[in-house]
Amino acid sequence: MSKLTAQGSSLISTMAINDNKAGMEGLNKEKINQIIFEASKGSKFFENEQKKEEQLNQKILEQQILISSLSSAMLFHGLKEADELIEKLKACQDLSHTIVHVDMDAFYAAVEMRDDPRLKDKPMAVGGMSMLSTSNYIARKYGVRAAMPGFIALKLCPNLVLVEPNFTKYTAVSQEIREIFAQYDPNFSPMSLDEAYLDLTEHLIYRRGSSNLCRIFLLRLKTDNSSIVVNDLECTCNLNAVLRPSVINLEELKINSVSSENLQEYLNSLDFSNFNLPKDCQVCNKKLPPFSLKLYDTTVEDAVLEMRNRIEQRTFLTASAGIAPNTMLAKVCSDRNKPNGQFQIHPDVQEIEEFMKNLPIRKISGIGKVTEKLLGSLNISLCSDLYKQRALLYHAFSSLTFQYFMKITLGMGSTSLEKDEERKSLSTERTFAEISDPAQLYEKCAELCQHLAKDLNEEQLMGKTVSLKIKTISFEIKTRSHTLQCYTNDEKIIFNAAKQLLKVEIDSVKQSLLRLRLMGVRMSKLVPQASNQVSIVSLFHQSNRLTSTASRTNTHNFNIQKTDFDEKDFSTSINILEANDPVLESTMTTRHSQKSLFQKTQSPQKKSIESGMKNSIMKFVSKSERCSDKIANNCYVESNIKVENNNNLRNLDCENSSSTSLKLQSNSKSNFSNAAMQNVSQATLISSVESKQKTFISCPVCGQQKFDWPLDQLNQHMDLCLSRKTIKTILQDDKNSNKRGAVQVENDDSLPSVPKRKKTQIAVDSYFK
DNA sequence: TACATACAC
DNA sequence: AATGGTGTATGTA
Repeated sequence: MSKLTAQGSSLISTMAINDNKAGMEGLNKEKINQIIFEASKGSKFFENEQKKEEQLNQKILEQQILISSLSSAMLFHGLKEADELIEKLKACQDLSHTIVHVDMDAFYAAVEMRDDPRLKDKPMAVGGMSMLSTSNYIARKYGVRAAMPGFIALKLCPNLVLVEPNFTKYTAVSQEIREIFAQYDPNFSPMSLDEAYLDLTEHLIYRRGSSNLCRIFLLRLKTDNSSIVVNDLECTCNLNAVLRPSVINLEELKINSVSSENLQEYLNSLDFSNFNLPKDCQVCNKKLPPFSLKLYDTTVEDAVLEMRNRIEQRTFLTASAGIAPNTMLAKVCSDRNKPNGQFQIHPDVQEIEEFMKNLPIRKISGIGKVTEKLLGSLNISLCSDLYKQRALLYHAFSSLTFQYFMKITLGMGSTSLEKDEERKSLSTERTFAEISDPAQLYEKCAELCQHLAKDLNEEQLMGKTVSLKIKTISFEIKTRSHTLQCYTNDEKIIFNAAKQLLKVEIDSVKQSLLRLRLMGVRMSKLVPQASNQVSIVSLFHQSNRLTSTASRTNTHNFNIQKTDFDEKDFSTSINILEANDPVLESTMTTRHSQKSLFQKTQSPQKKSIESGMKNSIMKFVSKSERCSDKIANNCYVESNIKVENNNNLRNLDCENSSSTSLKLQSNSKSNFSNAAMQNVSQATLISSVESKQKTFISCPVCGQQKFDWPLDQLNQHMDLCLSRKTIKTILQDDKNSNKRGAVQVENDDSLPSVPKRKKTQIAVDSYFK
């Protein structure tokens, strides 16, 4: 392995090919690594990789030192802690879910091969000279794989055909497979265009009670065993959409008279030329292809096989799937029989344990090349080794990472598919031929900011923290960030911040040039632009002791003064606000009931507003909590100063150019939420100060007061306060009930369920009616 | 809050 | 000649 060159450089372990990916088994790794090495050595990229490798080796060394310093007592302690954790984890192991991970085989490459049969028997990859997205299985035999630059791939495989990516096409195919996913789990969780997690638990219950007819699907007859051969004259529409309904409705089918055991045999014996079926597709008018009928069982295996077959019938592409009690295992399983296969781990502790025993840690999602090497230095390469070395791991890693490792050895993972949370950041970055001229660097920065602002506007988002990312021509990456005083998605404000961050970097390399190969800008701390004023008003309205001076200080040009609202008539104030919100306005006119109003206010953005508000509130509260009894007054003064300062900073941040202040005015809504938070914070603080003796925090949402509230309790309480149920209750009960304490936990099951996260719009056809 | 690192796709 | 872009999580200071 330690092949040395004349230059004294050697292969970099983290750069070497790994046989981790499917289709990479049994190839000449030695030779491949040598070619990669020869093609890379001496480049700036390679030098940077070497530097990173050295850093990693240093880290390993430090880790070794730490470990050798552990006394046996400490090791024993680590063992004890590990075993206790393991017991706890085992106690809450949940094997009741059936999670499936579906992954299209060599997706982009497969799409290109499908659409250009000339590629079918050739090694090919999707991407360009600098980077490949994916390769087909023929190319993988040569070591050509995703994330490899095209020019190196060509050295490995001179006959490699490179195909430019066509994302529009991949997105369209993705839409098709997602329609199928949705029929098995409407809440499926897509991870990318080509893969998704599904929770089949519910589906399987329905499935067991379903009639055989629901589980019969059409398969095109294959001449070839590997892939569907498409005849130019034949219809390539979704057979199970255009023809299946007619077939299933056939009088002659009479499957009820056939026993389940003999049904498949019976289906095979049917001759559809005798039946009254259309000869041509109603959609494309082409001839319908010959087909067979396949009956799928009620088991998971058959459910997943059915799904995969339907994907293939629809897209002419194959998928692989993994079935297991949690996402971590399902993901590993989907890789096991790739391509075009599936694998199941049954919900059985023994079986899971057996499976994990010989599983390389690198197969686990979340363990990459660095962690693999780090663990390798502790003689850990299999998942069972994580258990063997648990005493060491306890000391060598953070508590979170340690827990993660212990979960892995036990074969545990997430048993529910996370809800699509609001995005946390949005960014754009570009690699380019070296730029070192400051004017050109600023120009590039401006371009990126324009791009980012456009994206933010399209997503109806505003953010507070602007980050600049730069990569020098020697591949060193730096990020610099600045948090603004107000949320924005204004191009000029973003550029002003990014520009200053860039200036510092340009200035920091005195007497020489900042030579870059990449620049990027990112916006984080995001809030929805169509600010949900119901929630914000509820904050003002309900927050007690909100002084009118405090309200007016920061609202700028917002057209409604919060103090104008009649405290008693909460629903009225909401309506007024809504009528002033262009987004909500349109729904106001068509609104017939409280329900529709409610649904509107529960837009997907709602959640993040809540969490955004809560974060801001909590941040403040935690700050005020830190003020002890004695310095409560000082705290108040400091807070005033801080607000003043913020105003100054805001000017600095936002008034970068002559046109900006004007822009800001038209954008005043954006300031509102921020100003709102400050006011609320101030109000909360005032009440806190007025109480003099203790940190007296009143919930800014419901106004309920608590003495010395522990933060997590307040946090929890605010979750409830900000929840839709509560808001609905306020809407309904506002007039007759004035007691603040009424806003509490409720379990009104009659309420409509929370709309699920916004998923790709999918027409779910009536499967299992 | 700022920054770096690791990771997935 | 040539090694991506987007987003999340986590550790550290």
